Order: sequence, then structure tokens, then C-alpha cells
Amino acid sequence: MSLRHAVLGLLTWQPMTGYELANKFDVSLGNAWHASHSQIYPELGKLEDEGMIEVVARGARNSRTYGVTDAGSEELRRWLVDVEPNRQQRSESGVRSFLAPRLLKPKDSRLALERDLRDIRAQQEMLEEIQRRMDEDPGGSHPFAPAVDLGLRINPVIEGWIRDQLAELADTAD
Amino acid sequence: MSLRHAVLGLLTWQPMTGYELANKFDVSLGNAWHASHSQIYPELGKLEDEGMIEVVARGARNSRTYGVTDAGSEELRRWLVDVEPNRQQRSESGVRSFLAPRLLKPKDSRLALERDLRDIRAQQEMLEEIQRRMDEDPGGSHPFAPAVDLGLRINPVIEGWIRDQLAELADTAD
DNA sequence: GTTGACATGTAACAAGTTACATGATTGA
DNA sequence: TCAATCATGTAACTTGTTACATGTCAAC
Repeated sequence: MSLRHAVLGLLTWQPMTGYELANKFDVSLGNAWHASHSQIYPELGKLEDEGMIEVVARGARNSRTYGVTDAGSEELRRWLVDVEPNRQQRSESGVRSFLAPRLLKPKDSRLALERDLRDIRAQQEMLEEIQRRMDEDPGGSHPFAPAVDLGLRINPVIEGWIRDQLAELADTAD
Repeated sequence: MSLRHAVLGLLTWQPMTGYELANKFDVSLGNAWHASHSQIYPELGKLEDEGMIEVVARGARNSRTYGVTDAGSEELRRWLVDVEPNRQQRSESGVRSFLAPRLLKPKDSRLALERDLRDIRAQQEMLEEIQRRMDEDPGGSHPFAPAVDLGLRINPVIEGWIRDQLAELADTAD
């Protein structure tokens, strides 16, 4: 399980409400991890029960801002330093790109690959836009900007791969 | 859900038993997707009920070899061509590498990053070994060699990123 | 006053992991 | 005959998604 560590990580950077956390997962860590509020709130409850986090402020609209306790910091440190990382990179893009040229007729394959190329370009542009906005706001805190960076580095790899597949297809009759 | 499409893809390439499928997920697609036999057998049952696959041979040890039906091929084609791909690249490595230098003391951070570096080098060597074996056996069919290729391309990206973090740390006192 | 963002929650379901369980066949 | 591999299955549990549900507050 790693949701709890992602939550602890984000809260270590800055105390937040569950709502803010859910947004952070999208904008900061979205490229590497996603969680929706229906996962986050129960996890916050468990972490509080276990003494890993605590309410540091209560605000309008019954909001609770959580911060990490010493026990939580220690748990995060332990996970980062002591725990065998899970290196698996589940990638639907990967599966799709591998299957298409091998299993489909050239025409269908071209359709699938071109669509994947469009999608990955769109994602790339979105990431570049986010990066641009971060550059324009040097005062703002963007602790997980590297998640964007990771996306910006990996996407071209996959894009190149898809282009290679398309180039090979170009030599093939339909 | 994409397990069924990965299964259909592997079976399109070559009819197999559930057991062989479970192995293929590790060696062929493991870098992009993993599934264990306890997931695969029920999925095979469902796919058979839906007419996507069928038993094409029965062998020793009560084994059943499954092949893809026309309906299954069509479903795979539909998924590859028509369905909006899920581009999310969940990455625990990503999360770990982002968190370590930002949240830990330099000493702990160095420990965590060095461990991640070791692990990713080990994975890289494993992938290189697999690739070597595939090169030595040009007769064998390796339809998902690109999964290995994807790993071989993405790992250096993450490795470079971790090295950058370590280099920054080198300028910092503990 | 009503729309939209903020804020929290639960229920039902699907997907994925780990552990338990069993039996067949091969090769040493 | 014993260990390893082949081969299949289920149960219990955790994780993750989608949908449903409710209420607060600010701005227009």
C-alpha cells in the first residue's frame, strides 16, 4: 500500500484538508499517482486513528486541516529508506502500443497508433502548459513539479516508440 | 478494465493455458502489466462464457488451451481502435523519488535515493539479460519484446533523475 | 436566489493480492 | 520416491472506481 505514504508526503510538505489533498493528487502527483476523495477521506480517518496525522486547524464549511505527527514522519522515513520499492510501472499505453501493430490489420493498427499518438501529444501539451504556469509563478510552491518532469521525460520515449511502429507500418500494404 | 484485453492480446498471438498466460504476463508483459493466476483463471472463465475465447485443446494434467474467437478478436480490435486509452502511469518509483529529497534529512534522503538507484540498476540488468537471451534465440517468438524495450528506455530516464537528486544532495551538508 | 466551488461522507462494485488448497506429471 | 514444475481453483482481504448524497459559503 502506498496511498498512505503519498498522503503523508503531501501533508509533510504542507498541512491540508482532504479536499485540497484530492486536488494535489491531480495537479502535483497526478502523473505518478491518482486518488479520489472517496479513497482519501477514509485513509485520513485511519491515519488519524493510528496517530500518524492530526487535525491542526478547523476552518469554514466544517473543514479539517491535517498535519503529520512525529509518528507519521517516522513512518514516511521508514518507508522511503527501509522498504523494498515496488518497481512495477503499469502502463496501459504500453500494452496498447505493443498489441496494436502485432495483432491488428495494418489499417486498424494505423488507426490505433495514430490515436495513441494524438493522445500522448495532448497529454504532453497539458504537461508543458502546467510547467509554463509554474515557471510564471516562481513564488508559488510546487513541491511535486518533478512529477510533471517525469511525465515530460517519459512521454517522448513512448511517442518515439509509437512513431517507430508507424514508420514500420508505412512500408506495409493495407 | 484491461486485464481482459491483455489476455485477449496474448491469446491472439498464441493459444495458451492459464498457467502459460500467467508466466507470459511476467516475462513478456511484466514491465507494463502484471496479473497472477488467481486473477487469470476467473477472467478466462468469464471470457469463455461471453464467447470471446474457447478451449482449442486439452492436454495432460487437466490443462485447457484457450484460443480467441472471432468475437474476441473483434473486441480486441474495438478496444485498440475505438476506446479512449487510460494514460495514467502509476509509478511508485516516481512518488518515492519525488518525496525523498524533499521530505527527508539529507542523510536519510541519500540512503533512500541510493537504494532506489541500486534497485533500478538491478532491474535494468535483468531487462538487459532478457534482451540478450532473446537475441541469442532468433528462432523463438518474442511478440512482446517491446515491453522489455519500454523498460530499457524508461529506466535510464528515472535513473538520470535520481542521479540528479543525488548530485544536488552532494552540495548539502548532512 | 442560485450557481459554483468548497468540503465531507457512504455504498456498491470492480480489480488486484495473498494465502490456502489440491492434484498430475516429469525427471533425478 | 521425492522434489520440482505444471496446472487449476477458491477465500479472504485490500485497493480503487463510480455513483449517490449532503451541507457550507462566496460571488453574481
